[in-house]
This record gives sequence, C-alpha cells and structure tokens, in this order.
Amino acid sequence: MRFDSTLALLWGEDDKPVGRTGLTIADFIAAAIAILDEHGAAGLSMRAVAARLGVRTMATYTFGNKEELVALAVDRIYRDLYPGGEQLEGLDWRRGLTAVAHANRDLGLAHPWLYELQVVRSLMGPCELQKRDHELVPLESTPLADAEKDQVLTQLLLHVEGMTRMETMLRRERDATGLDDSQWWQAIMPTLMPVVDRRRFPLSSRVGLAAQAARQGRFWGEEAFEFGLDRLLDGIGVLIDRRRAMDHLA
Amino acid sequence: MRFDSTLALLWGEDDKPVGRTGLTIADFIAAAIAILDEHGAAGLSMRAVAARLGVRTMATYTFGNKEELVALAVDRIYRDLYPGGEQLEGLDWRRGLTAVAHANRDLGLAHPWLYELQVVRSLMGPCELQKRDHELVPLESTPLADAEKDQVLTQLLLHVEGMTRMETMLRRERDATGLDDSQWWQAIMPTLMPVVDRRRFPLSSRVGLAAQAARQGRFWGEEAFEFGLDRLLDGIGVLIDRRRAMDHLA
DNA sequence: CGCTGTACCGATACAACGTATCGAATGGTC
DNA sequence: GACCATTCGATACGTTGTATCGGTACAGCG
Repeated sequence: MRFDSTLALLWGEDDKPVGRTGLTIADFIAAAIAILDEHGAAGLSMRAVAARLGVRTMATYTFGNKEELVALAVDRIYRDLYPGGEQLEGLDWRRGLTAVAHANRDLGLAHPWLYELQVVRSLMGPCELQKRDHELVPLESTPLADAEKDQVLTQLLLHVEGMTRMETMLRRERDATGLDDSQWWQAIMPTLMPVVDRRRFPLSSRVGLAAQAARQGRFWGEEAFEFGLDRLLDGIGVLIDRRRAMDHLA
Repeated sequence: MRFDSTLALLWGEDDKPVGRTGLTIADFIAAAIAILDEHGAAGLSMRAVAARLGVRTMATYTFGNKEELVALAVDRIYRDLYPGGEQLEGLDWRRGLTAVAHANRDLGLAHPWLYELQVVRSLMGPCELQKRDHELVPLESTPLADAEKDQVLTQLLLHVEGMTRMETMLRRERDATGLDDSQWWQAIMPTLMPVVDRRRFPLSSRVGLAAQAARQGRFWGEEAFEFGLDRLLDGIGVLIDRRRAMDHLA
C-alpha cells in the first residue's frame, strides 16, 4: 500500500500526458470506468485497459498499478454525485438525508462495480471529501454532536451500500442465469420440497412465503430500500428528539 | 449455476466417503474452513484444499467445484450460531434482536471470510434455514405483519453485515500494513496537508476531526456497531408502537 | 544540430488461479 | 475373475497482475 503515491495521484493533475503514448491519466480513468460499467469489476484487467486505449499492456503501468487505477476511478465517480452541489441546502434533516440516500443508491445502481471491488478505507480523494462535505449539510441543523453526525452519516451510507449491493448482485445473477425471482423459486422447489421438512422451519417457511406473496413477483430492492430507510430515519429522529429535549432542559 | 446439485449437497449426507481417497465431504468442508480461517478468502484454492488433505488437486473435484465447496462451508458455519437453539426464547423483541445482532457479529468476527466471498442469494441450506427460523422468534410477539418481520430481520442482518465487513476489512488492513488508525493518519497527513485546502471542506474536516477525537485511538467497530444498532432498534420500535396503536384503535 | 542519459514501453516470463482433458488405476458387481 | 463406470494423477490451457530486460524515443544540453 503506497498511500502517498495514491494520494498524490488523487490530488494531482490528471489531464497532462504521461509517457510517450500521449495519453493522460484522465484517459486511463475513463477507460477503466467504461470497462467497469460494461463488464463489471471482474472484467477490469490491465490488459483490457491497454487494449481499449490501443496501447500495450505495460503502458498502463506508467503512473501506477491496478490498485491505484481503481482508487482513481472510484473517486472520479463521486464527482458526479452532487453536480450542482447545492441540492441539499435548505432541506430539513430528514428530507436532506433522504436525498443523500437516494443519490448514493442511484450512483450504486448506475455503477454496480462500486460494491464489487472492495474498497476498504476511505480513499481521501478530493471528490470523496467533497461528497462527504455535502452530505453533512443536512445534519448541521440538528442538535447532534459532531461525532454523532459522523456516525449517523456513516450508518446511512452503510445502509445504502448494503441494500444496493444486494440489489445489484441479485440483478447481475438474474441477468446471468436468465431466471427472475419467481423462476428461481420454481427451479429449486422440485429439489427442495422432498428434502425439507417444513415442520422443522415453521417460522421461516411461513414468513418467507408471506414475504414472497407480498412482493407479488416484483424485484427485490426498491421497497426494501425504502422500508429500511424509513426505519433508520425514524431511529435517528428518536435520537434527535432526545437531544432536543435535553437541550430544552438545560 | 447448478442449483440442484448444490442443494443436493447441502441437504445430503456429508459423512460418507466419496471417491477412493476415503475422505468425506465433511473432511473437505473442514479443510476449506480451516484454510479460510487462517488465510482468508484469497487463500482458499482447490490446490490448497488438496494439499491440506494430502491428495492431489483433482481429487477435490470428486463431488463438485469451488463454488459448491464455498456454499457448503458457509452453511456449515451457520450451524454453530445458536448451538443450543433456545437462547432467543422468552426475550422481548428488543433483547432478542440485540442477541441476534451480536451473535451474527461474533460469527463474522470469528470468520471474516464470510463477508469477503460474495454470496449473493440465500443458499437455502439446512443450517441457514434453521438460523433464520431462530432469528424470527423474537419478532413473533410483535404486532408486525409477516412480510414486515421479514424486512426487519433482513435489515438487521444487513446492518450487522455492513458494520462487521467494514470492521474486519479495517482489521485485516491494519494487520497487513502494521499501521493502526492513528498511525495511518500520521502516515498520510504529510502528503495530504499541503494539498488539501480545508476551507473547501469545512464540514467534513471539522466533523472528521471531532469523530477521531471522540474515538481516542480506539479501534473503529464496536462502538459504531452499538450506536447503529440502537438507532435501528429505535426505528423498529417506532413501527411496532405504531402498529400497536392501530391494533388498539381497531 | 548532435550527443547523452533517463524514462518509458514492447516482449516475454513467472507464479497463481479454476478446471478441462486424457489415460491409467481402482473398486463394485455379476 | 472379468467387466466397466468412476475416480484420480499428470498435464495443459487460458486468465490474472506484474517483474524483468532490453531497446528506443525524447529532453536537456553543448
């Protein structure tokens, strides 16, 4: 992990030619993102990047390795999250956080590979910092402590990530196998039925069937996301109300 | 994706010798889990499984391929989650769900690879079904509809997964680089400081510093998990109270 | 304009992966 | 004991990231 060189790349100029190919770092980033959008994280290889740019493989190693290219691509994606930058001003905290959640979900749905390549730590790139700065705006009007704002935002983003990851994975599997949810059920039922004793699993079979019936063949995702978001915002609201009551007493 | 053969393996006998090596499927599962625990998901290869069992590589393909071995290992892990099976009886819903969350978190910390290998859909293995049946117990005493119970439990598990994944990834990176959180900050600060204009990021820098100060060098994880769990349970409580009020009116 | 040194890049190679293939050995069944 | 499907060893293929080596193109300088 060469933190400094990655950071220098993230914060440096990316529109000057590097090497003899005339290509800029921005070109490499654009190629990587295009491949990721088309073929997912598994389709991103240095050979593929080189081929798309019309150069040989080793020309992609001029400024860094794959890990750094991925970091650049991820940070680059965050740049388009709040283009104007002012959409979150003037909303109450609940509407603001709802907008934040939806923006991140839309981004995840547009670029499913965001959740396939496992980015561990915050990359501290310029676009990501900018993004987080915007996302903290709705919490400024709340009586939460700064450390609590950090935790609330982190949890919100983790919720979006979890739901969106699950949804994109399901969607990718559906596309790969050609089976939607009910078709999948019909495919496994013949194998599952004779071997599963439903009396061993009374709750999960009853609840599972009810959940499937309530879904009515619709794709898992949208509703689960909204339901969870409501629960989460309700919980955050409880904390905010408690802090307000404390402030009122003091 | 050969659903049927995977399902047959999950639900079939695993303690009879397969092939001429005298090894049982349980032996292969145990070897896979041992390798996963020691070296993580990246360390699991069919060659490594074979080497650990003292056979040649292709002997591991007697009953299936890597994908199926992974499915078996994951389901096997869930067997140890609620050993007695009765710990969740008699608790009110909040204590019960808290126990569920902690049990899953402990499992994820003990076997970090659970979140490294991306298991998309429920595997429908016997241990996983049993697990879900147990976990639905605390919700039985609530006035929630069955479909809501399903969503609540899914969200709870997704929260645990998100938090635990983040924590295990951070821990793994810390072990790999030898840098804990404050050392990491000190490592990147010299590169970050001259290039970042803090006036461009007033909120995130202020909130980030406050969060770091509040953490006091402690490892990220435990507190974030508990904080988020409280928010989530508060939000679920709001829904339950609302349902109770509706039932009362009716 | 010509020289030189450095940085870059093409070709190749290596180690690892999952697993297809092919032939030989093996064990169950009649 | 013979037959034959099953299984396993050896090998190989195609893929990955990237180290290595050697040639080459270009920048700086006289």
